Amino acid sequence: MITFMDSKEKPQDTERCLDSQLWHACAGSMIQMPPVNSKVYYFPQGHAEHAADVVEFRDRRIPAWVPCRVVTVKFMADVDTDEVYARIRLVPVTGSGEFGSFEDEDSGLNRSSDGQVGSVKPTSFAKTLTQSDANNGGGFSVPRYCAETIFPRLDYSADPPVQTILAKDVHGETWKFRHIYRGTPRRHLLTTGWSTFVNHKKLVAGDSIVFLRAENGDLCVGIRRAKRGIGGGQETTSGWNPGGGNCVVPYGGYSSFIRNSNSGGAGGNSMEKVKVEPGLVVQAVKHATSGQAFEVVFYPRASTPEFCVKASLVKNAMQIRWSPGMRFKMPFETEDSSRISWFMGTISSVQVADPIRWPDSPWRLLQVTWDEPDLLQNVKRVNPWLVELVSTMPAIHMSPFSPPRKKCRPSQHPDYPMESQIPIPALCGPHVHLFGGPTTGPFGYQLPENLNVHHPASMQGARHTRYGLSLSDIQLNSGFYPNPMKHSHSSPSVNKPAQSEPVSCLLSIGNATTSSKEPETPKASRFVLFGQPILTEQQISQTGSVSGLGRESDLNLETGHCKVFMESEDVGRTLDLSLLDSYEELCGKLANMFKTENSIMLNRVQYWDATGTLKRIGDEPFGEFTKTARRLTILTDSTGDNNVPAVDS
Amino acid sequence: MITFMDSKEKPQDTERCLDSQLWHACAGSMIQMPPVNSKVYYFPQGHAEHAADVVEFRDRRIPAWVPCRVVTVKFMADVDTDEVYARIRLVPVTGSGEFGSFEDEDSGLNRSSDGQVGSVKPTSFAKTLTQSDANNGGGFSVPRYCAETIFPRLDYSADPPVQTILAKDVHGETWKFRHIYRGTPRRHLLTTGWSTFVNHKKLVAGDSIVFLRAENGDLCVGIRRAKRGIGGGQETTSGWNPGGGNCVVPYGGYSSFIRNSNSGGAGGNSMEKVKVEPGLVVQAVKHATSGQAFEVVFYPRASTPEFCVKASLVKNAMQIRWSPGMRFKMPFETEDSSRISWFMGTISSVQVADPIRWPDSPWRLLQVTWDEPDLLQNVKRVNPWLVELVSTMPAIHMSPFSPPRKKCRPSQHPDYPMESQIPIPALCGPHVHLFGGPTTGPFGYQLPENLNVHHPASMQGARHTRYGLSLSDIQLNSGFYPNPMKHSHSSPSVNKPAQSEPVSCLLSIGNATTSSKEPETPKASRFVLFGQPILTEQQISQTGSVSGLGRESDLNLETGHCKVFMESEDVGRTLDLSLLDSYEELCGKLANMFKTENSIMLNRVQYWDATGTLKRIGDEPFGEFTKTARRLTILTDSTGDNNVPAVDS
DNA sequence: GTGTGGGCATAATGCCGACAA
DNA sequence: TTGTCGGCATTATGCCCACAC
Repeated sequence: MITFMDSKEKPQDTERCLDSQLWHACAGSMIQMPPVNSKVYYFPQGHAEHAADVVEFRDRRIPAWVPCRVVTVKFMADVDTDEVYARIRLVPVTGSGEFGSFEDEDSGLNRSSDGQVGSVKPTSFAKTLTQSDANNGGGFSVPRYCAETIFPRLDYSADPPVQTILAKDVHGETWKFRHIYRGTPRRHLLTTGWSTFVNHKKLVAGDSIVFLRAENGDLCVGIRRAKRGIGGGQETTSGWNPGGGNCVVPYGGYSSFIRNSNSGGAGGNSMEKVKVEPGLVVQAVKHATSGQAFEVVFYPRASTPEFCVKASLVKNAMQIRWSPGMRFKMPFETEDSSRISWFMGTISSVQVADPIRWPDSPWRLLQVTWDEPDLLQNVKRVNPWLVELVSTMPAIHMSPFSPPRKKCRPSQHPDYPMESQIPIPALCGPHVHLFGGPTTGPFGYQLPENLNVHHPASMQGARHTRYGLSLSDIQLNSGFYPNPMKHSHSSPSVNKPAQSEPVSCLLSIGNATTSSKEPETPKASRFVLFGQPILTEQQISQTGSVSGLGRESDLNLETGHCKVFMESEDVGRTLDLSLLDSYEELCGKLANMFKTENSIMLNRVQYWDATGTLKRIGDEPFGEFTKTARRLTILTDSTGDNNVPAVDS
Repeated sequence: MITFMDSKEKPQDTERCLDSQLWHACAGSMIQMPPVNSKVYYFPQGHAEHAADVVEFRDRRIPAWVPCRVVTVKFMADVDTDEVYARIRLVPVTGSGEFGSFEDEDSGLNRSSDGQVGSVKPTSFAKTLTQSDANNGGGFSVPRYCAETIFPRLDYSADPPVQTILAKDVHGETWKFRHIYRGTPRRHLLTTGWSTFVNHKKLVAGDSIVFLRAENGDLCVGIRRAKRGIGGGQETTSGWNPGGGNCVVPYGGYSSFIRNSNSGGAGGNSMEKVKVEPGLVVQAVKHATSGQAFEVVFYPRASTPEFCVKASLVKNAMQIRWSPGMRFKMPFETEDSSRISWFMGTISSVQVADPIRWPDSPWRLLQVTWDEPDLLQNVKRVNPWLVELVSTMPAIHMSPFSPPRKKCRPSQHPDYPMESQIPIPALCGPHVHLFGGPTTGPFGYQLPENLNVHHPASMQGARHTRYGLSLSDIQLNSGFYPNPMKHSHSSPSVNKPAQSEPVSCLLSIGNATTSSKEPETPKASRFVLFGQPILTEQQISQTGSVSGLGRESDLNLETGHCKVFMESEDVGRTLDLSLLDSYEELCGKLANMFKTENSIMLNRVQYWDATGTLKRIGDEPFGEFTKTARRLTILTDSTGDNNVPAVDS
């Protein structure tokens, strides 16, 4: 037996489960584990992608999905690397009678897997280690926000204020740090104990540390290792796509340690554990198809999507009649995995990914093109339940930047000229639903026929790729993305699609008010993006919610508002734009900062209408520039005009 | 596909092969790799034992052996641990026509796998690290022999004599050490660079370091990690023995780092790489049986016997008509893996190990009992080609200590009273030779019927164990073995079997002459073992060769000589017996020394006949006491009387 | 607000002969 | 011959402030 744990308990499986909140803090905000007892669809295809190597199934008839009930979810962490993973025990839900009820149950509920309904996000804070933090200098510069909201209260009356803080890691081991508030200007530091921690965990600059205050008050500490570059890294081909094999996706491996994990058995290493063994996948599928309970291991930081997906999510997604041309957005973790970015895209075709083995599978059903193709060039196929349609929202897709006619005529899309009206290959033929016939299957979708489908050049040869959940997985070596509008911000209308309306935005940068002090009045100098091609239609996300700060409704959005999208799990380095007044200056500044930074927070983003009047909405939002895209995701409602009442901050 | 490398080249398999001499120095003197192009038998059973976990074969019909030709042998080393392993590429030799020639070829040749015929053993030296060597003190005490024969010549005219030595490790990485000759009294030391090496390689006291002077003059350095104790370690059951499962053999794992390697995929770690993945075994067998070339990985320091065995060896072994009662000796590596010890045993039964799956397999065909059962209690079944018969040598087995009648009536053996004349189970039934019928199979052996077989108590329940090649694998925690003859060396004849003749031996200990200086005249005081039960029949090995010093014929052995068996790869700590003159004193001395030593060299062993006259044979042989057995293996020819001409040293 | 570098106190490392086994 | 110990020189660590950005 190939180390597969079946229903018999293995006595030595005494690994400890860790606090689910710490686990989630380490896993990242993208990860939502299915609750115990909830219904999920288990996708063998996705499980196979999650494996360390290509999985070869012996059986020819493997269902594309297996409806299951979650028996247990164990939150685990790798003993060596602290890498978090989950052990999910599933029991297949069999019988056609149960099937309908299976689909209907549990939709809409939003419990997390620790059983809490709508529990408050615990106070956690992540920081990417700087050179100084990771150096042998031995100190850690604690961002004020972290020290004041996560760490135990410090008695500032002492001189200097010092305390010893204890933090439990994922294994329950306690680490002791000296927390001191000193220096001019005053700042929070961890000194004694820090370098021991860094050495023991083998942290380097770029890795992230997560501090979390658990509900019982305990301070916890987790780590998220940076995804090192792809140079010399492993190449992974899909195997399950008959036409595939030479389309390579860099995934987050620790390439500096990578060596061959071929037949030697000497391959693989302790730093490279974000994959499961192929044999386990085969075994899991065997059990799943024979109705036996089984266990899967899921590494949330592996660059493959979850393969145990909440049933309601899948069901809802498959009730949509997906068709090419549809506009959607999809969340990704930012490269430094501290925040989430939404990317806009268009469905180019709807076809099963592997029509030979899984002709009825919704897995990676959607072939997409991105508004920012450079960044997501390796993400070609996505799961329907991971995207959020935006084009079908009536009030939204009528924005002046995306006239409705474009939805129906995607071939006019400026990025995709009328070159490729290729008929859909025959692969998209009849569906075989293994669990009941086509009418009783859980998914009501039908593959479209005779559609105008975009076939980007890269689709030739039916190549297939994995896709990642994190930007750093997708394009690790992307530099500062060549700016298509470097030329002439003095002639803003040049090279602009006719239907793109000018958009202006003021980024007024001041002091963040996460500090307990009263914020200073921002030096509200203006940086005008007006007319810059960066705000072409493709670069403007058109809807979204402002996470962490409140809901749309709280922000008193009005017609014509532009707002900078933001997601703030922690606070990165701030770029003060107050002294800038040209786009070139901004670019130079950013390029310089991005030598050391992965992302930059634009604090106190403010909104500006076309008249140039300052308007501020909400309380201390953060804008975000990502290194790779130099992208400013703009959320806007879409009635067309930018004339909004001037509101000063 | 489960990471199995088939005939297609994997482009990223760019792992470097290392110098075969360094590889062999690290692998230990027991390991003899089959030469390229030679014929071997591949034993799936043995390969399965070599796996990290129990291997479950899907096929019901797996041949017990597959004749193969060695295509390539790559000498590799683990990137993390420096553990050496070999990648052996085999191509099955199929076709019954070829079969006869396969058997007949290549027997008798003794080429090593690097293609050299009878190449001189390269100068290498192994030392087990002391506490001081491994401590952070930062220095390494270089044994004089090593410094003078392995290291580059040191200029003694300088004061102090210093040089920088460069040593390449198994990966070709060069390490720099400062070699100095200083202190009072003068000694060789490695200082600067040593602690870096120790830290980087994570060496601890008990690990061994191997220095080797390659043929091109380069100095090389390898490591052999100590087999840490069994406490908390993994238990491994055989799986392939239907009745087995609860007989546990400690094998050399780094138990202090061990964790579960169950379904999580998070198990296993970089320090625990002396096993191959079960899936690879399955794949290898699949290829082997379908006639395709395949590759196996062999870890010489794993505690399982080689499963690619030189064809001539197997063939020769299987031409012997094995039967219970036969006496044999078998080599094992000493606990500190610096030398080889031969152990004596008796075949208790001849029966296939797994009659269900491999009814015709010679693998572990011999069930044995040992003269020193305490030490080898877990070694119950051995491969015929690994033992050397001693009872069939006519002049030998007639020794006064082993009268010939005992061979035929082993039940009279003092250790095995007439308790267990159990008939052989039906398992030993007809053989199925998959490769040709019973008459065309490569092995002419027949399983014996109706024999008087010893069934030691431990055999009840048909338990099965692995066996190890190294003493430390077999009984890691054995202390100083209780001495059966502690009582009365003043009454030498007490408790002695009637047929045991007194044997005397003088151990005359002086200065070893590995130094370049002229050896001092040994203080040849005498230690008389005469009449001690330590020399009962079971404790006397009866034949053998003196490795490293010359062959039997070179030693001018004469009738009645006793000689102390020895094998010296390096020089351990010396016990000066010159001041001892009682057995008790020796025992006390040994017990004391064994608190820190694993084995003790008895330098300048000399031979003594029954008259008490000194006789010295050969040039500076070394005697050996092993910690666990307090055993003095005595080789003797066996015409019965000990009256030999007195020859002084 | 926080990253980085230099100064400096302190701790760890590692080289040494002295002993002893 | 070589393992271990205490002494002591040298190096490394890590805490601190000053000064950016």
